[in-house]
Amino acid sequence: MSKSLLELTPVEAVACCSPVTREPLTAEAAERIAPLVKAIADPVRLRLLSLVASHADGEACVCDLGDAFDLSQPTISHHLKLLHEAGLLDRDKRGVWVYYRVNTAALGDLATLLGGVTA
Amino acid sequence: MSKSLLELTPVEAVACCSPVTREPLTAEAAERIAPLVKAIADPVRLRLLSLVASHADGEACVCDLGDAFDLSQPTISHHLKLLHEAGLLDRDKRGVWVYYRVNTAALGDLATLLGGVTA
DNA sequence: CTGAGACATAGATGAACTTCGATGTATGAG
DNA sequence: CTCATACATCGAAGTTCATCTATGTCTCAG
Repeated sequence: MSKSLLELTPVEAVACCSPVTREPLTAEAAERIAPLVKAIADPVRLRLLSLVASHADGEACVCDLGDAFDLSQPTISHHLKLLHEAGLLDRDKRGVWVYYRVNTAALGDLATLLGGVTA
Repeated sequence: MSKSLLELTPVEAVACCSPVTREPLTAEAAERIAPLVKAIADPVRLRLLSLVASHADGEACVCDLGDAFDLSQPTISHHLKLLHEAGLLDRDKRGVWVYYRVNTAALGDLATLLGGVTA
């Protein structure tokens, strides 16, 4: 979190904003938030996120994830990259393996933003 | 809510499922949920949702919404249709005007699903 | 009935996205 | 050093998506 305000990640940008239902989103805010939502707007990425989150120790290596899908390894790698770039998954390379972990704060921010009702 | 289990709307399907972070989503669940997320994975639709939600009386007619965007009327109509089909906006035609209202339960379900952390 | 206004639908176009096979990179074993 | 393994990157192919213009439908006023 050593970034200036001008280089906020999507996740950080979301965290600062009011829930969608309270006041109109500015065009700029919507442009920052949409990519984050888009990152989870895919069945494969939803399952990847879910698999990582519910995995033992809260992390999973790519080798564990690929088996659940009928997709090629590069495709899984691609989806993991998108989730990582959105700030929803953290990467940790240990030896030959790469472990992914859910950024729970990011998911929470997103949920809060959408659920102005329940917040 | 007079539908059988086999003709659930996306919104109803979401409402029945566990948060993403608790247990792995099945492929089928992910396929049902993703379209709902995709419906709000666009800056224009995020703003539309936000505009309707924060409008006086909780509803807004199309004529109120179009002015906020630099887009053609059919494009706005298209986005409203997607949000309506996803179950996030309710329609009500009164005379010549069509009023949209946010389905807060649907938004809440979505937020709950994503925010397994905060739920 | 006729015309105008509000909104939806239809078809077309260009951009973005998902997926793949092929290839590249890095780590560790022998 | 050499090779196998784990994962990422790189185009390419097919599909989906956002947007537009043109047109259709519905409602009300006159």
